[in-house]
Amino acid sequence: MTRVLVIDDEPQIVRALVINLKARHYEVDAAHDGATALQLAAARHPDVVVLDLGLPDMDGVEVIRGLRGWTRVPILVLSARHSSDEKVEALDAGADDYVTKPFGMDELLARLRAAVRRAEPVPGGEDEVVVDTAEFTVDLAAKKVHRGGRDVRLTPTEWHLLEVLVRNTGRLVSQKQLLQEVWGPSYGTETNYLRVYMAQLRRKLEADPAHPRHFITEPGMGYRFEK
Amino acid sequence: MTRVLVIDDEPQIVRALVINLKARHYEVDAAHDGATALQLAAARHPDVVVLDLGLPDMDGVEVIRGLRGWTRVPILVLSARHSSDEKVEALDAGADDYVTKPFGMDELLARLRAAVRRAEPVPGGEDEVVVDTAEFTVDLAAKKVHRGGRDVRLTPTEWHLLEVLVRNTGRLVSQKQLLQEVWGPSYGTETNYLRVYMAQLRRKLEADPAHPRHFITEPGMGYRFEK
DNA sequence: GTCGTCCTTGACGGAACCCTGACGGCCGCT
DNA sequence: AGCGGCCGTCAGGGTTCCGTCAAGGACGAC
Repeated sequence: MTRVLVIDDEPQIVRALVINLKARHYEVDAAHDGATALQLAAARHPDVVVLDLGLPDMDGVEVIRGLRGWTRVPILVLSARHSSDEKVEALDAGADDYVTKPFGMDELLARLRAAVRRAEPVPGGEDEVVVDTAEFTVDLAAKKVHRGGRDVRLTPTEWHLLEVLVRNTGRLVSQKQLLQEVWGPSYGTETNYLRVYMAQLRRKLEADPAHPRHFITEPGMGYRFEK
Repeated sequence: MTRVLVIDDEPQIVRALVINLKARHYEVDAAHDGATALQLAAARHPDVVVLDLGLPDMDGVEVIRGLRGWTRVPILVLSARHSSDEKVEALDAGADDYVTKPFGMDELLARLRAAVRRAEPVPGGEDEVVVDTAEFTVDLAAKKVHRGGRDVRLTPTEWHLLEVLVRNTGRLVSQKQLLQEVWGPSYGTETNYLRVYMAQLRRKLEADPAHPRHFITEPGMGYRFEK
C-alpha cells in the first residue's frame, strides 16, 4: 500500500486530504509542523509527501531541504502563494510539483498518482527472478542458465518450456497447458513435442538425465519442476 | 547537454521557449504537430518533453500515450484549459506535470529543471559508467570506446546499439527491444539491421569477429553482451 | 557541385533449430 | 504371457535464422 505523509497546519485541509486519500486506499500520516514532519518522514518512510509551505515553526523550503538531505521521495508542495519566485525556490530546492490553493481534489490526486508512478522502479523489477537448484541456476530476467561454472545454451523453445515450468515451481503443469503456453493456443495434443524437448532440457540440466530429479514426469497428466 | 523536445503549434510560444531554453544551454528540438513529435522523439531521444495539448493533427493525450509506449522520458504538459478533467486525464496518461497558459517562464523552467532532476539516475548510484573487458573499454558517460591504446570510432547507430547492450550486461536483450530502443518504437521486425550493425560492432571491437566472445548471439531470441 | 560518411536494402551460403517418424522400454490390464 | 498405452531416445530433413558482402541513396561538409 502506498504511504502518504501530509504536512499542513490547517486542520480542515488535513482532514479533507486524509479522508480522500484513505477512501482511495492510501495509508496516511499527518504532521502539523515541520519538525514533526521530518521526524515522521524518517520513522515511516512515506512513498510520497504532500507539503504545505506555510508552517508555524519553520520555512517550508527548509523542510524540503531537510528531506532531500537523505531521500528522493516525491514531494508535492501546496501553497496559497501564487508568486513565481516562491514556486521556483521550492522546485529548485527539490520539490517535485507545486499546486496553488485553492486546489481541486481530483487534480491533486492525479498529480499525486503521477509522482508516485514515476518514482516506482522500472516494471519487471526485483521480483524473484533467480531460481537455484543443487545443480543449476535459472535467471529468468537475464534469460540465463548457469551450471557447473558455465552458461548453458538453450534454444528458444527449450527456454520457453523451462520458463513455464520454473514459474510454476513445485506445481504440476498439464501437458495441454505446456503445449498451449509454448507452442500456441491451437496446440494441445502434440505430446511428442513435449517428450522431445523435455529430454533436451534433462540432457542439458540434469546430472543424470535418465533419472531426473528436477523435471518430474507425472504419467498421463503432465510435468513438474522441483528445486 | 540536456536535450528538450518542444511540441506546440503556436509559433510565438515555440519561439519564446526555444530562445529561453537555448540561452540556458539546453539543446532544443521543436515540432508543431503530434506525428512529427513522435518521430522526432524516437530519432533524438530527448531528456524531457514540453507538450502543448492543443495540436492540429491529434489529441495531445494520444501523444503522451505514444511516448509512454516505449519511454519514461519526463513529459511536461502545457494547456490553455484549466479544466480539472483534462489535467487528470493527461496526468493519468503518463504526463509528469501540467502547466496552464499563460505561464511564467521562470516557473516553467523551474518545473522543467525539477522534471529533469528527478529523472537523473541516483548520483553515485550502482550503475557503472565505465565497463571493462579484456579487449576494450566502454565509457558510457564520455561516449567513448577505447581499445588497444586508441579510441575506436563508432557511428551514432553503432554507439546506440552498444549502449543498450552494455547497459544490460549479461542479460539477454531481445531483437525487438534492441530495434525499438535504437531505431524507434515503430520498428520491431527489421532484424537485418541488427545483423548488419552487430557485425560492425564485432569487426571494430572483437579480437576475432568470426568467433565473438562479448557480443553473443542467442538464435531466435536476441543478443547478449558479456564482459 | 563533389566528396565522404552513414544508413538502408537485397541476396546468398551456412548454421542452428524445429518438426517428424520410428523404435524400444516400462507398466498396467486382460 | 500377450497387448496396448505412455514415455524416452535418436537421427534425418525441411525451414528458419544468422553472418557477410556489396550496392544504392540520403545527408552534411567543404
